[in-house]
Amino acid sequence: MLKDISKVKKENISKLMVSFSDPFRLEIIDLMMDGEVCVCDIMKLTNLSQSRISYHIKILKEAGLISDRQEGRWVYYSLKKEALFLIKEWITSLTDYSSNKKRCCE
Amino acid sequence: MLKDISKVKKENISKLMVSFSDPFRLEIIDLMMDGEVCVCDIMKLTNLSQSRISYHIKILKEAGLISDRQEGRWVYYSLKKEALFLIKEWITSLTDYSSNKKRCCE
DNA sequence: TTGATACATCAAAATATTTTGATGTATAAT
DNA sequence: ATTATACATCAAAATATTTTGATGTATCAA
Repeated sequence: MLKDISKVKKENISKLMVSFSDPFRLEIIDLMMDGEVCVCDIMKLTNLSQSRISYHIKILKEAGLISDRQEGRWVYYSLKKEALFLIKEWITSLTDYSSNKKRCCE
Repeated sequence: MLKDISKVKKENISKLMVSFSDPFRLEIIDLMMDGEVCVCDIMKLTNLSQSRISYHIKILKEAGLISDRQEGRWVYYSLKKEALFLIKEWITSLTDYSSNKKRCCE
């Protein structure tokens, strides 16, 4: 149950879910599934402006979904497995919920 | 990979993710984990106003996350297993991504 | 049939998010 | 030193979401 998950975790989940709630962020996440990407890669592969991409990257980073690695002028971003597993765990707790009760609050 | 999932599915995912992106909706979803709830249950268990709850319920319903069943004056809402599994499937595709490549777009 | 309950819906206001274009900082090449 | 590239950050504008309070509809009980 969600109740088992600590408040901290719940807030993490909430931020991670916000990450997924924007179609452009989903696109960026999609690109990261193939490996590390820099902002310039994303610019080439989508047609989002640089500052727009930076903005969305910031949201993803603050949610703890991605990590960054600088190499000269480039910054490479990639998905953080831990974050993905946290979400998976949460979704699993949802799908495993006991659905046999007819009414919750009698 | 996300690319395997059809555009229709992607749009579903996007809407489902929006469902999860609001803390009050997460609370409502949390309540539904224990079984069916009516708006009046949610009113008792949270202190959200009736119209506010109806608004969020509408979002959840339009995303396909919940189903409703009317019984007299009451409408009971509950989580749809299919939707939960769709999300789980998607998250699994994310966690299973091939992360060994160093760079995506050479 | 009158009144109460459960909920949906609406328009306006409040609030939050996203986009844009400009500017700033660091790195690196000439 | 100067210039170009990669990216972050900022403030303003554009948009979108959420909240509120009022009103509407259906069901039921007296």
